[in-house]
Formats: sequence, structure tokens, C-alpha cells
Amino acid sequence: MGRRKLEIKRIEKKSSRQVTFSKRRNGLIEKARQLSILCESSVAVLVVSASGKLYNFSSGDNMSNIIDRYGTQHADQLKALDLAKNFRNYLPHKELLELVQSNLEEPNVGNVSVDSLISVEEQLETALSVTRARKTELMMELVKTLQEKEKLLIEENQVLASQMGRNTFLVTEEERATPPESNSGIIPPETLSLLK
Amino acid sequence: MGRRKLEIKRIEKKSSRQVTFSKRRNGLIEKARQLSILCESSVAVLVVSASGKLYNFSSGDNMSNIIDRYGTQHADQLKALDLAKNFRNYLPHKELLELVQSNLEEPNVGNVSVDSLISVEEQLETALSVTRARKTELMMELVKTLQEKEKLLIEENQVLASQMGRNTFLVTEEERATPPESNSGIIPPETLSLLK
DNA sequence: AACTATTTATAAGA
DNA sequence: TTCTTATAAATAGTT
Repeated sequence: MGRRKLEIKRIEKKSSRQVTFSKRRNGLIEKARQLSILCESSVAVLVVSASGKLYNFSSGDNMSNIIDRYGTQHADQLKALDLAKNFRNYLPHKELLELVQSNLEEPNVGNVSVDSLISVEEQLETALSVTRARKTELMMELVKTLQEKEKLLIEENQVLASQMGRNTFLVTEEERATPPESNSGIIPPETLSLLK
Repeated sequence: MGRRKLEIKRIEKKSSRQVTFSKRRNGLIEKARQLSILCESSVAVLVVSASGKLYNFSSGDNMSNIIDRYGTQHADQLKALDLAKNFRNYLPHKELLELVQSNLEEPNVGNVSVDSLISVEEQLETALSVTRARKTELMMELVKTLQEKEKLLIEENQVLASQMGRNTFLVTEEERATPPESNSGIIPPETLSLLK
């Protein structure tokens, strides 16, 4: 659709290629927008130019959710992205609770009920996953803070002791020899690595 | 481009909407393919119909790479990915993996497969639950140990300081006033209760 | 699924 | 780049 019929193969002339890229990219995104609105669907378009620049568009739903939908059908390929979704735009907990409530109150019939329950299940699993991640994050922060505090106290202790010119300690030399960032022997090394 | 000009708004008639969805979806994907070839770029299109069915297309590069490219430009979402990795590293027990493997390798038919998958699901959930509990237990133990150590060090410091007959500290009085079993202000009370 | 009257997109030119 | 315009291509409504 232009002055001449254009063969679908790489446009050799660089300037033409760039102009066409810009025009057709806009055209593609406009078509995506229209499809989304006309047919109440969600559409995502990602374009990476030859120079590596990314152009993206989404309509009907946000990009993350649309990519997630892809991810759930290609779990093995996209586990990382799939998990990352947990931190994106899902329902706030309050809305989630209301959703569960409404589903428990009106046990619908047939597929409608099953479909909505599948959706609720997915939302709940996401919320659970987010909560778990946050929990671990907070615990790790707490551990780190305590370890730093310990290190500071040990330094203070050593200064005080040296100022007194003697070696009387409540904490034994053996304990002191353990660097504060060590794991106190409670957690096996292979497990500790998982926590980090 | 049709018999009449079409306003870009939801098509009310269901049959028309479905036909248009199919036509325009194909059109969009064809445009994506052309753009990719003409301008040597990578293009991904994801379409989710109102009924939730996913249609996807990619050209120039595979879908995962294109989505990755999107991810790299949204750092806040990728940060979460790092955290998510912590959880992926929990290897289920060897036997469990073998069990899953055998179930994936022989896609049985009918209820037999469903029944065995239900069994596998239950076993996996149990293993997951045990692993999570153990992780939290270990982290809580580590925190407790660190807090006790801190308490001991503070006491030692106080003894040393009083023996020296003066009040020179590296840790401020304010910090010292915080009881070692407190939660350092990092975790809000309502969240802390969830961790226990 | 085809058809086809129209609209829309766009290639080349300015 | 942006606009113009001749033409190709897509597609809405029909069969």
C-alpha cells in the first residue's frame, strides 16, 4: 500500500529502512490498540530495532500481566519472568479478600464458577508468594543488621580491653575468633547459601 | 477499510466481534512479521482474547529474548527477579524429582493420569511446606543467636567500661538502650507476627 | 469461507 | 523529519 508494491524482504537502503521502520512500527501499534478496543482483548507489542532500542505497547491489560499469561503457558522457558510477576500489578490484598469473600458467598454454577475460582486461586497464590518473599527479605535484613551491630560491639569491646591493658572477657576467645559475618554453625553451609 | 467506516469502540454484536478478532489478529501478526523482515528487527505480539486464550507471535528473535529485553528496561521488576531466585533454589528431594520426571515422561490418559498427578501435587506441596518451615526455623534460630550474642557483648562492654571508671563508648547510649530482643525497627509489628 | 466495496496504511516523492 | 498523494493492502459487511 504505497506508490509501489513492496516485496517483503530486508530494505537495503538504510534511510528507507529507518523511515519504514518508524511508520510501520506506529502502524502496528495502532492496529494493536484497535484490536484491543474493538474486541475487548489484551494486546502487547514489543519491537526491538536493529540497533537494540525497544519499543513496547500494551492495551487492555498491562504489559506485565500479558507477559505473565505467556509465561504460564511456557513455564519452563520463562520461570524467571513468571516469578517476577509476583511483584507486579496484582490485586491489592484488600481487593483479593473481597474477591474470595464474594466467591465463597455465591457458589455459582458450571464453568463460570470454576473459571472464577481458577482466577481466585492464581491471585491467592500470587499474594502468598509475595508475602513469603517479603517475609524472607525482612528476616534477611534483620540478620544483617544484627551482624553489623555485633561487629561494632566486638570492635568496641576490643578497644575497651586494650585501653585497660588486660585480657578479661565475658565472651571467650574462641567465640571472639568467629567473624561476625559467619553463620554461628547453626545453618549448614548448603542451606545458608539458599537463604542469601 | 471495509464496507463502512468502523468506529474504534467495542463491537457490540458478538459474532461480528469474534470474526473481527480473528481477522485483525491475523492482520496484526502479518504486519509484525513484515516489519521484522523489512527492517531487520525483532517483533513480538501477544494477544489475549476476552475468553483468556493466548495467541502469540515472534519474529527476528525468540519470544523469551524479546521479553527479556523488555525486562532489562524495567529494573524495578527485575530486582524482584533476584529475590525470586532465592526461592527457585530450593531443590526438592531427589526422589521427588524422579517422581515428577516419570510423570512428565509418560503422559497417561484419562483419570489415571489425573489421579497420579493429584498424588504428586500433594507430595510436592508437603515437601515444599516442610522446606519452608525449616527455612524459617533456621532463620529464626540465627536471629535468636545473634540477639543473645549481642546481649552478651553489651554486658561485657558495660563491665569493661565500669572497670575503667568512665563512659567512653563506640556504640551510643541510645543504641545501647535498645533491648537486644527488640526487632531493631526493621520489621513492622504486624509483619513480625506473621514470621513467628 | 469467499467476496468486494471501501477504508486505511504506507512507499515514494517533495 | 513531516506532509502529500498515488497506490497497495486490509477488512466490514455481505453472500
